[in-house]
Amino acid sequence: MVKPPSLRIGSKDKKSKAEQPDDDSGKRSRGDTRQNLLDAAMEVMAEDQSGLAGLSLRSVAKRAGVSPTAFYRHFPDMEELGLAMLDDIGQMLRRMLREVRKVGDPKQMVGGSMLTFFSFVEENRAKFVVLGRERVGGSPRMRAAIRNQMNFFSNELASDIQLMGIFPEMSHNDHLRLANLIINLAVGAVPDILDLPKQADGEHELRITMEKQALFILLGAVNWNTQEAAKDDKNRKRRK
Amino acid sequence: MVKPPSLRIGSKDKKSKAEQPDDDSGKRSRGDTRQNLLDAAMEVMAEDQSGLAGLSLRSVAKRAGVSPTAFYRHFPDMEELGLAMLDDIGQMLRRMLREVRKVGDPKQMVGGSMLTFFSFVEENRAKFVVLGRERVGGSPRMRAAIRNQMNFFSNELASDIQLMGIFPEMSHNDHLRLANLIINLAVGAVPDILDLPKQADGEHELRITMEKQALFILLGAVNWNTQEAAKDDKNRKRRK
DNA sequence: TATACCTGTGTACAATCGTTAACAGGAGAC
DNA sequence: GTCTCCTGTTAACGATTGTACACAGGTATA
Repeated sequence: MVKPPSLRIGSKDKKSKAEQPDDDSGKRSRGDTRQNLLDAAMEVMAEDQSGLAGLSLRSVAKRAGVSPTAFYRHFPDMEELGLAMLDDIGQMLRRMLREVRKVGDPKQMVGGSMLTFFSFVEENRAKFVVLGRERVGGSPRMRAAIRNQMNFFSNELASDIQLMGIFPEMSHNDHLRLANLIINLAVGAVPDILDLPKQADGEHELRITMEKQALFILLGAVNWNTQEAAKDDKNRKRRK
Repeated sequence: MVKPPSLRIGSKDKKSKAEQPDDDSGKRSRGDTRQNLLDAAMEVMAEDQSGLAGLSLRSVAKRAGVSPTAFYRHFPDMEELGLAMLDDIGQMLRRMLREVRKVGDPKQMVGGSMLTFFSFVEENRAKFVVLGRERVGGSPRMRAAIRNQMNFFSNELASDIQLMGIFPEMSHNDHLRLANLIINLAVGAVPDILDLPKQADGEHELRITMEKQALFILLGAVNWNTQEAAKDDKNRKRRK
């Protein structure tokens, strides 16, 4: 019988890749296939359950509608393609950050940010799969790169919160920890969002839970100085 | 040159597996090799960056010191082995839970639980790699099984907290959400713990951060009813 | 003892893998 | 025009993959 071991690649070559007629129009191929390879890699990773390491060069090339050897014209390695994927993902994340920042009103901040976050995850599920998967167990360079992205994110969020002056008596480090905690809440929810049962109202429940959990955190931040300053100091002293 | 594509399997066959000369010494193998296969799979997964899907049957067999075809005597499939691995992991988690529960004193609860959690992650890093990796992007059955484990954990923790009666006016659902948030804090930290720079004091910093983040959450829970009940209701109404 | 079963082995095959080599055509520089 | 990159192709290699098949030895049951 000999089952084709796992990959199940074929059936949609160069499908929706060849549009975008304007843009810079530099050299002949304008990095067309390079981007195609990146997209193909993300698609294959998202629908197979492989992860970057289990990703076959040939399957990516085939999905991109290109011969296997053409791969080497653009990347020396699969890992290098992975790092390039992370750049793509980073752009997406910064776009998301920009979107979230538009929500100026503190009243709707929690709910608003949550909404854009949900839609970003659902619109970029392949990228989030890659992100979540390589964060644990990927190659060391990959993990470091992802950690960088997340730190960048935490810093931005911490600065935002601090500039808003909602928790004026909280130290910068504690602002960082608060931001990190919120980010954690978000990335922790990613697997749940990705697996959301289609068209059931699981999304509604999940969103309520996340909003409430955000409130837990923010409520803790509000009461941080008034009750926790002392305990915080005590902890610090006891520990050092 | 033809580099051996990625796996780098060889060089340590039946290394530390064939000891344990006493024990019961029952039948010929008594499920010995089954467990060997499980352990081998976890080792290979942890040190390669492959994930279950990229895990080769032959490499696992070789690592277990057994012929490739012997694999089929114990598992029909790689996925089935993955699910069996999850059982192992589940046992480990329940052991951890039991350990955490021993910390009866609420004062030291946060720090104490954190300590046992850290040591469990460091002593079972292979299992946590598997867990973190398959939670996103693994096969659907795998993901579902992991979600089950985590739900079980959340429920136990929620019951514990509720029985302690620290937040008497909080609903059961909110207890669940609180527990889930705490679990999230823990699993979110796993990648950081796994990548901790050896013998630098990164662990110290990380632990302080986690303790403070736990305090954020608990402090929010303490002030839940007094300030958030109204806002909670408002949210509920607005949303429905 | 004989019979079945369980669990391991070795061999073999087709598929797929990464990678090398030689080649083709189009773009821009001279 | 020619020359030279750049980017793609096809053909081929050796290695490794999952899996099927036949077989061997130990254990338990009759």
